[in-house]
Amino acid sequence: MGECPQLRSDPNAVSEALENIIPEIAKGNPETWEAKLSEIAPELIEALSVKKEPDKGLKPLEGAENGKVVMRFAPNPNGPATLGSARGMVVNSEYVKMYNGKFVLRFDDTDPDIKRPMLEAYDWYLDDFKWLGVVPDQVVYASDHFPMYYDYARKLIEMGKAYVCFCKGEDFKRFKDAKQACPHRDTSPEENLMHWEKMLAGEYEDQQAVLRIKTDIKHKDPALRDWGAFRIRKMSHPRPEIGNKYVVWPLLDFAGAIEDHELGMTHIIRGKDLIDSEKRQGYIYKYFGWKYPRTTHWGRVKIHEFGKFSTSTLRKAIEAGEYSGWDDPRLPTIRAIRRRGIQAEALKKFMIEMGVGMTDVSISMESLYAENRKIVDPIANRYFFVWDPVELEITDSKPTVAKLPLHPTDHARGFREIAVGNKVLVCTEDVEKLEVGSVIRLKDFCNIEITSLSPLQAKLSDVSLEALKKAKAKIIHWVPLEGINVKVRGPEGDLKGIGEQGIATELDNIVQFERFGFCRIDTVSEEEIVAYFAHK
RNA sequence: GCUCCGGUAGUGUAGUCCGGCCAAUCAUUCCGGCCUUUCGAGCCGAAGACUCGGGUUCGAAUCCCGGCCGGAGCACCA
Repeated sequence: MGECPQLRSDPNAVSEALENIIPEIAKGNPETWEAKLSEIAPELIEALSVKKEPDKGLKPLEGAENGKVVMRFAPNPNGPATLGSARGMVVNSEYVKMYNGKFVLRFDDTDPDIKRPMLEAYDWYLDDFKWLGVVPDQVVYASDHFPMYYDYARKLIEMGKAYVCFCKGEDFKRFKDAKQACPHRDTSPEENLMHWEKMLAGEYEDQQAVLRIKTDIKHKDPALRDWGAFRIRKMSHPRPEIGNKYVVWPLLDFAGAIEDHELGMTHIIRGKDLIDSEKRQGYIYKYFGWKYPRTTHWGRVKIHEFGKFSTSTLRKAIEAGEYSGWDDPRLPTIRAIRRRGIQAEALKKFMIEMGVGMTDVSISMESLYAENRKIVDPIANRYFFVWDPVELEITDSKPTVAKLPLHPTDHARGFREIAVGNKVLVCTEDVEKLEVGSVIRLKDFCNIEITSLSPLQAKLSDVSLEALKKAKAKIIHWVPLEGINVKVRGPEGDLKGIGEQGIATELDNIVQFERFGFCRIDTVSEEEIVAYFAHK
């Protein structure tokens, strides 16, 4: 009936007809149904094989016109981008790409105190965007725009829409909660202007005065009543070009409101923690007669493996020496997962798959790993890495060169050649359950039969590989005695072992240590290779 | 306390605006099986969900009301 509106004129008759026909149809089977269908309505046969293909990727942006979309990502660079930031980075930039619009990276860096920007972090954001393959059309620093903010503030004061408030924080809260105007609310614009000039001139102390936007002090939502727009903080800004220039700092809702308008934002997508900003900033937009961008919000993201984290708690832990830095593989920063070899494309898919729902999500890194594995499996060369190594002597073998494929299915990639004497190293856990007489396979090398457990010795076995496989014998990996020290750093901590020499040629590449997992080769030196673990 | 928002398989999503193409999509996870000289990949199969209660309607995941649960805001943080 959805397709044939004319049937709706008499729905009772339709359902009655269905009641009668269904038992009859149920007597048949799929084959007779199909035969019958091709008899009475062959054109519908095709429809049977058409699978419902849901829309992949991001849903269309409401009101978006090709070429006219302007969006931004506006972080405070008080630390590096985290997995949480990645959502904003990916979703916003993808939409801009979708509509051939303009993408702005704006640093909302106007708090020198509680969320003080970190000088290095500005570049880290740029770098992470580069990695994502995103080139912002414009990079903006809110801290460059104090004069503009001051201008608009002055206008609002002149319009009687803003006032300098000298209440102590808790006093103002009391007034506000009681829906009462504080004693400063009705000060004349002239007087406010004077106080404002004094604020700017540094004549008031920290916390002594604040500029408020006049909204509706009786509004039923307390979040909207006369919110603060500027405060005094006699501190320097970490950016040298700003330094000690200013003592009056704009708050987020004010700076953001001005910026979004000045930059011509058409759409804003951000976390729902900022959902009230729209209503607060709406007053400014109304006073100036501006049009507010269309907004979309998403819920909180929690990642199973990392639990709750915030930039400030991470910073403390790093400063306390619990982590090696912001790219420690145990951390949920973009820098860390990059270092582990997670591909930008995998992160993008992961974020896009998550969508922009308002519901809070609790997602597992497994999905990210699954995406990454799909990308990395075909391109990663294979190597052997033996952890917890133990020596195994093959008493009757002669020195030889083993030839192993770099990739299990793509042999065109070539081979690795390993010179082996009559001793190899294997993982202790692989030989623990063996007994004398056990026959196993050294992968891509030879079959052996254990002849002694201590010392661990074996002899070449004449059992064929086929027979061995049939018997489901163990196939283990190994390295020659002449291996390189390898340290794998991962979310679960460090693991040391020996790897084959060829790994040294894979600096910066993602490889698979067989039977272990995918790793990115991070550093190579004479004495040690450091690999970062991505996932199994 | 006041205000706002949300609730589809273990997880994440599609569908909700505009009620019938929904016996509800896709992915991941898990479980079987096949294949493979890796514990990787691939292939086949299976399992698994509309928060609850009312109402409107011929018909509700979809609309309305209420409950329950969860989240956010009420900062001189972003």
